[in-house]
Amino acid sequence: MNILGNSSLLPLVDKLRSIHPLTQAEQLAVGAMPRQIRIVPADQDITHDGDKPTQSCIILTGFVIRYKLIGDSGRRQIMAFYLPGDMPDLMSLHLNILDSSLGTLVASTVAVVDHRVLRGLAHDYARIGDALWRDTLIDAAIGREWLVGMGSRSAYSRLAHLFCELFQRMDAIGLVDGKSIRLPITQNTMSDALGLSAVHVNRVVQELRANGLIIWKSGVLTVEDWGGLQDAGAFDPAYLNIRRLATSPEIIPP
Amino acid sequence: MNILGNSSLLPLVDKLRSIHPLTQAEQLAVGAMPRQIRIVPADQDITHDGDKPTQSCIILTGFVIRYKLIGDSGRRQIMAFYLPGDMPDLMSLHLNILDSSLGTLVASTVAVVDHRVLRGLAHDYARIGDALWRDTLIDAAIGREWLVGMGSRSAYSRLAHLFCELFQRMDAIGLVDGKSIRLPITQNTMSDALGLSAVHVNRVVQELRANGLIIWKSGVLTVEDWGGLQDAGAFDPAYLNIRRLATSPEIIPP
DNA sequence: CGAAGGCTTGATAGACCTCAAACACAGTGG
DNA sequence: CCACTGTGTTTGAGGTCTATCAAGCCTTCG
Repeated sequence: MNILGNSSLLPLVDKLRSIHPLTQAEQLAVGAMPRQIRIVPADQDITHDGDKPTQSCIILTGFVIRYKLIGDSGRRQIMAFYLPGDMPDLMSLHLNILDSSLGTLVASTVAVVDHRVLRGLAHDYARIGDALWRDTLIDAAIGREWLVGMGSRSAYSRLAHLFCELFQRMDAIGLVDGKSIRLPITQNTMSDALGLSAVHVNRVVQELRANGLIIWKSGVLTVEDWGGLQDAGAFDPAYLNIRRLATSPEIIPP
Repeated sequence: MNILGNSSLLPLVDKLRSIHPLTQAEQLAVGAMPRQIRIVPADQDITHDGDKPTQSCIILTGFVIRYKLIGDSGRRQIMAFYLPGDMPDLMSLHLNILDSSLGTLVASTVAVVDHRVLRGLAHDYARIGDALWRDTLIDAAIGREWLVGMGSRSAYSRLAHLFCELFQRMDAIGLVDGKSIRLPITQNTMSDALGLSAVHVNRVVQELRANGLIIWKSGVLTVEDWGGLQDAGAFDPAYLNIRRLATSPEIIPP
């Protein structure tokens, strides 16, 4: 894992291709964006609630959350997980002030790109602009799905659903190993994302295990029964809007 | 209220101006978009979960919800309320398949615009494209705020927060009358939005009333104690990203 | 005036929380 | 190599918030 490899924007290119077709030239243009590389230790903020950023970041490696601290209680609500290739604060391009913070769960490398660069790219290549817009819309769609879960699903179902989502998104970027993914998340973190207590998350995890759906140990999640997990979470991946990637060159309408 | 008045896109122009500066020419271009006008009765769908629309709609008058039916239970989860000037399915411009349905709460008039028209407008006037993108991002920000509420706020607080949000948004489009807004919503509908039972919503409403914060009767919400309501809901309007509208012509940087 | 839908109230049940303590495991230092 | 510490997981007991069920009331409207 050399420095050049670490600074490549390939994860972003792949991500964008997984949601919107791009020509060779457009892929090159995305990959050639001027950027700075930051290596962020675990459990550290990348941007803060209330910031007015002039740049956006791209996760290259690691695991990042969007969250908000809740008043005095010390609790935090996690609103999204971000994986390599994601642009978690792309919204800041048009939303001057951030309404939430971004923080790492594990040591992560991120590329930082000026808004001017992104705007220029979107201007020069309309389809890249469309892909970026679409990316923010998918982020929103995932948020809506979480909202539905919070409002109407049981703890058991919500947890199953979240496992399904993370598994599918990891799969889309090639990070599934057999039936397993690396999931460097504590049950405490999970409880912050699901609006549950850590104790209750623990009990529900044990239930999922007892039902033979998953194994989750030392940072690795293994899905033993995908169908069962999907049923438990009433999971329908349509909302992720993932395209199947063509292995051969794509035909893109003009 | 004549037919011409009903078909004017002024609510949209005002809405876009309230979130992004537009020149006179741009405002005219928005207002001149070719569209069809639909009058939709109460409690009827405008678009359905799973549709692949080729047009987007603009609420001109009325009250619209985004919702999703939950499996078999017959329950529905409401994910957003939309008011005059809002474009609730603007996201379909880049999200080919809808993940939720739009339905009216009262008889509403909507303007329907082809995606080609919107794309053309965004292409010809970059700032209009920005305004539209920004609109979808604010929609997402509101969703995130709901998510935080669902995950971390009590029923009492959530209801207070929702009242605050609706009041502020009505205010932004000039629909506040003194301390009151028209709120043609049943407690049952409220429960679908907050992920609560109708019975519990009723009890919480009574609590808000007893505390002298609101009066809510026959479709009219009166805020008796704005500060108290804001405190009860831990409401901070920043996430709505509303600009104060200049009354005099605006200076817009090029 | 009757019907229908919405609102209100009471009683009971369940999901989930809080507090508290014990256990498991990895990393650290002696 | 082992005690030690800190973090994460697990278990138990009791409590709270909210759901569900069921019935009565009130308002609106034809």
